[in-house]
Amino acid sequence: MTTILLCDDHVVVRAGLLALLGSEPDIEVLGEAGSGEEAVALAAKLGPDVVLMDLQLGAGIDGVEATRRITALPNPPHVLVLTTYDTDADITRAINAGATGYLLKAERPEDLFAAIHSAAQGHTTLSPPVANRVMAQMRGTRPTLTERELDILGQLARGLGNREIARALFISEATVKTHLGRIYDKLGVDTRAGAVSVAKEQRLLPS
Amino acid sequence: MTTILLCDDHVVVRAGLLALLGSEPDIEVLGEAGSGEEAVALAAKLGPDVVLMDLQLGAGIDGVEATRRITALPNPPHVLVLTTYDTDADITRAINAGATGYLLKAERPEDLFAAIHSAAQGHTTLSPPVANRVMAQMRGTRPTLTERELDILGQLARGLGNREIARALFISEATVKTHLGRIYDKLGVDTRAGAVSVAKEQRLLPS
DNA sequence: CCGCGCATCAGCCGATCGGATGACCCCGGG
DNA sequence: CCCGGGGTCATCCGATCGGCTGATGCGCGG
Repeated sequence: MTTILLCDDHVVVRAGLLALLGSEPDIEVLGEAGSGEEAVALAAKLGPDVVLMDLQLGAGIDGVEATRRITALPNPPHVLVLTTYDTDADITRAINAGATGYLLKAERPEDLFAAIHSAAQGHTTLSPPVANRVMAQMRGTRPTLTERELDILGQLARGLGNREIARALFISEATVKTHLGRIYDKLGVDTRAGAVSVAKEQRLLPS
Repeated sequence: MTTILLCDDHVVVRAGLLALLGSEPDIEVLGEAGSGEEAVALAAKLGPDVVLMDLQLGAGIDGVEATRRITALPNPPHVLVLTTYDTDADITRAINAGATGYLLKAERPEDLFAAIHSAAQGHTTLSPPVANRVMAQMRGTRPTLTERELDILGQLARGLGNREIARALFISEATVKTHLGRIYDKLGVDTRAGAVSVAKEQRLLPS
């Protein structure tokens, strides 16, 4: 028997997961959360084996932050990310935040069940497209940006200036420029517009 | 009684809709499709009152194209778009393709039921955020870029500077800046990076 | 014929960017 | 224990950008 906590801001998705998981005899859904904050609170209170976590959560903290907080709990559950996108940035951020697995919503139900049971035992499961991207990254095909550089890139794509990026990330403008220089270097460009373009094409950023 | 056809590439979403709609006595789900092509075929075969259509369908034709084909059928059903994003481009494309309504997945179930019944009678229903965007669009700003502006945008995405863009398109630097200003205006940004980002997301540029 | 959208061009100016250089701190591994 | 990577910060400066105002020419439709 594996106990589960659901976290997704969409009612239909939660209902879908409930319906799917309800048909599995050895899976029990302890509760559901519509926001990251709620998920953290319920994870602490209910103590499930696995948390199924969406990354896009609308208002409040996002799935990555929720994952970070949940895995920081005493005796934490395993977090299985279940989302729509296989963007590099999302994948690395989720894994760095402590996620045990990364599944796409398009996955077949049987694979979802299998992944949940694997996750309950701490085993990592990645959807095939995700696994491919991770592999490609291993082979050094594409430039590997650090966590922080991806943060900068994200703000950059919002069209923010250096000062605004600095304020958004609580660092100095000088540091932003340092990171930007390295990003340009890794992406082989020398302007912000070029960086955004390459990042979108390499799927380093959601699009 | 209103008969429905579901179209979404995500199993969990379909299951969720089935579960939700199953609890409604005067709604009957005739079938479900996991791709746009399948949805068109099933719509022709089953003749539902309403098709619930997601816009992002993974492989094959997208929801907009599926909507276009379904509304081109003889005695066509009403298409109610049910998606995650309220971006201008998606909304206008869906409506131009013949969609009767445009709902967000985050909508409350009761609103979904109401929208389905409205759609069955040909009435339009828009989620509040969508309605707001449509209104804003009515009031003047329409993001239609001219050919030339798209040319500029293309060079911009290559990371070129104004002087380089000018030389690439055989015009003066001043003209480039004029176009850029108008592009910023239309896209609602004020930097080149922001313009590239929006353009890629709105699919104004190849990605 | 006149208005209007589109494309073209000019000059000005403050704000911002990009590059270069050097520095400090923390942490984990050899 | 020292090295290196990642993150942080500072200063300087020339190049570029973005906003502004204004102007010309062209084609199309009322």
